[in-house]
Amino acid sequence: MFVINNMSQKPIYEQLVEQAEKFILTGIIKSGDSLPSVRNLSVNLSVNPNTIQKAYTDLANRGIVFSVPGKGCFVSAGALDIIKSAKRNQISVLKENIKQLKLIGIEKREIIELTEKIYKGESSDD
Amino acid sequence: MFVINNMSQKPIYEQLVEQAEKFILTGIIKSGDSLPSVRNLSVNLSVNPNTIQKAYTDLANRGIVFSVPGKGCFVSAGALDIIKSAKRNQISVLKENIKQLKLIGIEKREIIELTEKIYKGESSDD
Amino acid sequence: MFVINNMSQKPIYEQLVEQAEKFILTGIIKSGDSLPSVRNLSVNLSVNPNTIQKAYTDLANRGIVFSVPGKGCFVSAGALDIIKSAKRNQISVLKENIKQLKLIGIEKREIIELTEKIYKGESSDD
Amino acid sequence: MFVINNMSQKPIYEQLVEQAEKFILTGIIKSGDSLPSVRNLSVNLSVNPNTIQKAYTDLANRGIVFSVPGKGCFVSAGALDIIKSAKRNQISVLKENIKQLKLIGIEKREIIELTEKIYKGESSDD
DNA sequence: GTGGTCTAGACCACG
DNA sequence: GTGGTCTAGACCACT
Repeated sequence: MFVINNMSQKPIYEQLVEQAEKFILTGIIKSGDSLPSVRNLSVNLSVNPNTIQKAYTDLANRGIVFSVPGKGCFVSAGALDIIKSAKRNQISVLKENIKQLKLIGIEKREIIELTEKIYKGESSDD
Repeated sequence: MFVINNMSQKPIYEQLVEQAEKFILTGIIKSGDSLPSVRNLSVNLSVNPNTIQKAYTDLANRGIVFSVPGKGCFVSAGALDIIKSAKRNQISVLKENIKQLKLIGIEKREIIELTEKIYKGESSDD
Repeated sequence: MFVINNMSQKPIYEQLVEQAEKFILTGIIKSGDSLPSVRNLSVNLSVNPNTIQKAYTDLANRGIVFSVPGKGCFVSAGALDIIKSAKRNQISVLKENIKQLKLIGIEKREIIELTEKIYKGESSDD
Repeated sequence: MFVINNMSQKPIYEQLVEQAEKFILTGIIKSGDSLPSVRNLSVNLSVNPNTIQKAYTDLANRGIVFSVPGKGCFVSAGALDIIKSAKRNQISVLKENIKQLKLIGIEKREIIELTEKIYKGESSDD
């Protein structure tokens, strides 16, 4: 389920957090479902347990998961909403992004076409 | 001219590089123009000279400026083109961005409207 | 492994870069191998960590190595090719060099003999 | 006669020294001839007089020219020999150069052909 | 432990 | 005055 890219610039724990969010967002994991155990995931990904722990802690701090000692780590009820509202600020990133593209002479048309394409097609996973 | 934001997550030297690029992109600084001297900028921004130096070195490594010891740091002839082609990959960033917004339920319409707005209005600086 | 010459005119970080390239070129270090840690090398050579860092950053900027924060600095897959193509321009340096030698009256024969010698013998390190 | 390249990495005074040497080596300037006056050259090249002075001092220190206060700067009798013997160490540079070319896989043949070409043809000025 | 960024202060070569 | 290199020592994020 989880995959990590050691060559990536992104810290591993961040890759894990983002993937968890994506899984929840796309419905692959639902409220109440459990996440893989730290030990288990640690072995499967050949990643230091601390790193997994950090990712889980991060998700827990934001209320997306809650961990029950001795049992595991579960997706909370409001997880989906929390993630969605957290990602709202992506819009300002998009804004900055588009501004830059305008600056280097990218046509408005190109951006709109790209948008249309993404919303139409079933965008394949990266 | 240059402004730095100490609260930003972005390293200072990176902020400087991006601003220099923006100035060149918008024509505020042109080929042949000189950038502020390392020391001068250092005191104006209350930033260590080494940090300024790093920014300038970065720009020089990419061929955007060339620095002449004892004289100063100047915008190279092909600066504009270099920056533009370097920023081309921003499109893939945009793509990823839009995918995420789609995922959290943002309407296509919203994105297109935002695009229209940016391309119409003279977007004020953030 | 690495050695620095404090009397040399060449900056230390440049000496390090060149040695790293040489090690990769001669196969002493291969793709995927890790370079010595910044701190480790720093103490071994009695050189400031920043200086080592600069050398590594330089190599990273050119795609010869990639550094993973918290893990180390590794030789990239295409390192060998990058170095080779970068050194191609050495030919024009050679050209200028030979021109000068011609000017001061060095015989063509001498240069050819030198070339033969280098290509035959396993040239010992300087 | 003298030309300087402001974009060059080489310091101006060094460019001047090298050109003077070249002029003497090729017989354009001979022993006893006078070099342009500091003031004169300074104006013609739009270069700081200090920079010209530094070049001349450098040549004088090496016995290639001698300056007569109030009269000018003249090429000494042994100038040619001094320059030639000074450039002898170019051979070790050449050696290092060829070693590197061997390392990146350049054929011996290529180097020899280049040498032949330079020694045969009247190499045009760079 | 690792790399990355920054500060403070120094020295050098160049113009 | 300019840029370039280096040292010393600090702090941060990541594993």
